[in-house]
Amino acid sequence: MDSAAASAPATRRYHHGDLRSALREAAERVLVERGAAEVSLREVARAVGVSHAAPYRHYANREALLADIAAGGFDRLRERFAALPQSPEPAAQFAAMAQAYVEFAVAEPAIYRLMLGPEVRKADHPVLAKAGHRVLDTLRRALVALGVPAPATDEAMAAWGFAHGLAQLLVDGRLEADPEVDTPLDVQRLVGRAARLFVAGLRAV
Amino acid sequence: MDSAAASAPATRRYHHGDLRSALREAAERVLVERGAAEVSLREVARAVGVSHAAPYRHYANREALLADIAAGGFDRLRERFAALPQSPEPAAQFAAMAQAYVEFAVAEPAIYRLMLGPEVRKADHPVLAKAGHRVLDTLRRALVALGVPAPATDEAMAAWGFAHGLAQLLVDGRLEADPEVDTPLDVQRLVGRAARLFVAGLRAV
DNA sequence: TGTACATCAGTGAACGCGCGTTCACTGATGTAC
DNA sequence: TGTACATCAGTGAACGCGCGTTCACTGATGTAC
Repeated sequence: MDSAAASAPATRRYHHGDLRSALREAAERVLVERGAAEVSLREVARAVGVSHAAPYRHYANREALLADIAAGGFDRLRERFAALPQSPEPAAQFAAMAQAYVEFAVAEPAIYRLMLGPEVRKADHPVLAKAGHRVLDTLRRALVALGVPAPATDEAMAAWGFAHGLAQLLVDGRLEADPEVDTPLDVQRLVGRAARLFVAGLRAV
Repeated sequence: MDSAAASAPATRRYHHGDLRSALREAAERVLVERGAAEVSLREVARAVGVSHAAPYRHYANREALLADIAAGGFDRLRERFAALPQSPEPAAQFAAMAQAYVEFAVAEPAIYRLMLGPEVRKADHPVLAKAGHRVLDTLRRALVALGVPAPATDEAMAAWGFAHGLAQLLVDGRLEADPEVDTPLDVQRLVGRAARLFVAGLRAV
C-alpha cells in the first residue's frame, strides 16, 4: 500500500502530495503502451486528475519529463549490473553483463528506446550524457579485467555497439521469425554466443 | 537539368507530372532536417505547391510515404554493398561491408533511423521486412565465405547487431567526444578494429 | 495557542497552432472509334 | 482529323482533434513570532 496521498484519488485535495512522481508514472505508462511520441503533458495531467497546467510546477517542459524517465531507466540498468553475481572468470562476467544489458532492453523496450534514441537530446540533459558515459566506463572496466590494456576505448565502444545493436534489433523486432530457418529465436543463446565470440576476438586480436 | 515539368514551378499546371517523386523528395528533405516526427503530409504538399489533399492520390497515408522513403534507403544501402570491390580475402571483404554499412548510416542518419527504427512498422510494409531479410542474407553469405558453416544465423545476427549498434550509437551521437580520452573519435579505425575483432572471434570460437 | 504572512502548488481561460483524413467536385488527359 | 467519353490527378471546404505553453489567479500549507 502507498501513502493515503498516493492511493486515494477519491479524496481530492488541492495539493496532490507527490504530483511529480505521479506524473512520471503516468507518463511512463503511456510511453510503454504507445511510445514516446504519444506522451503529452496534457494527457498525463488528465490521467493524474490535475489541471493541464499543473505539470509545469514540476517539469520545465515536456522534454524534461521524458528526460526524467530516461534517467530512471539508466538507474534501473545500473541496478541490474550491480545485482549480477561477481564471477571469478572475467569472460563469464562479461557475458553476464551482455545478457543483463539485452534483457533490460527487451524487458523495457520503450524506455530503452527513449534512453538511447534521439527523442531526448542528451546535450540538453547532462544527467543523460553522464549516464551514457557510465555505461562505457562499466564496460571499460570489464574489458580491463579481461586483460585488454587500458584505456580500451575502441574495444569498449565495440562492446557497447555489439550489445546495443542486438538489443535494438530485438526491441524493434528486426530479428524475429526469420522465415528461412525454422529454429525459433533464442535470445539467451544468441547473446551468449555473441558474447563468447566477442571475448574470443578480443583475445585473438 | 530536369524535365520542364519538374524544374519549372513557375509554370503551374493542373497536373504536376511527377507529384509522387516530388512529394517523396520534399518529405526526405524535412526528414533529414528535422526528423521523421516532423514530416507531415500537409507541409510536404505545401512545399511542392499542391493542395493538402493531393498526396492522397499517391500515398494511402502518412506512413506509406515514410515507408517509401525507408525503402529507398535500403536500396541505396544495397547499392553501396554492390559497389564494393570484390576482395579475394573474405576477412577484408567482411570488414569493407561493415565500413560501408556504418558509413551509410553516418552519411544518412535520418534515413537510417527511419529504416531501422520503430517509426514505420515493417509488419505493415512488406517491402521493408524483405529489405531487412536481404541485409541478413548478404551478411550470411559473407560469413559463409569466411568459413562459418551455413546457415550461420546466430552469427549473422551478431554481425548485424555489431554493425547496427555502432551505426546507431554514432548516429545518435552517443560515441562522440569521450572526455576522459583525448584522442578524437576515428570512425574508420573504430569500425575496422571492431570488424577485425569480430572475424578473429568467429575463427576462434 | 493564535495570528499574520510568505510561499508555492494548483486552477482555468486563453493564445495560437498544425495535423490527418474524407468528400463531392472540376479540370486535364488520353484513347477508341 | 475530330469527337465522345472514361479516367484520374488535382482542388478546397469541412470534420474533428489535441497539443505546448503562458498568465493572472486562488486555495492550502507551514512558519515566525
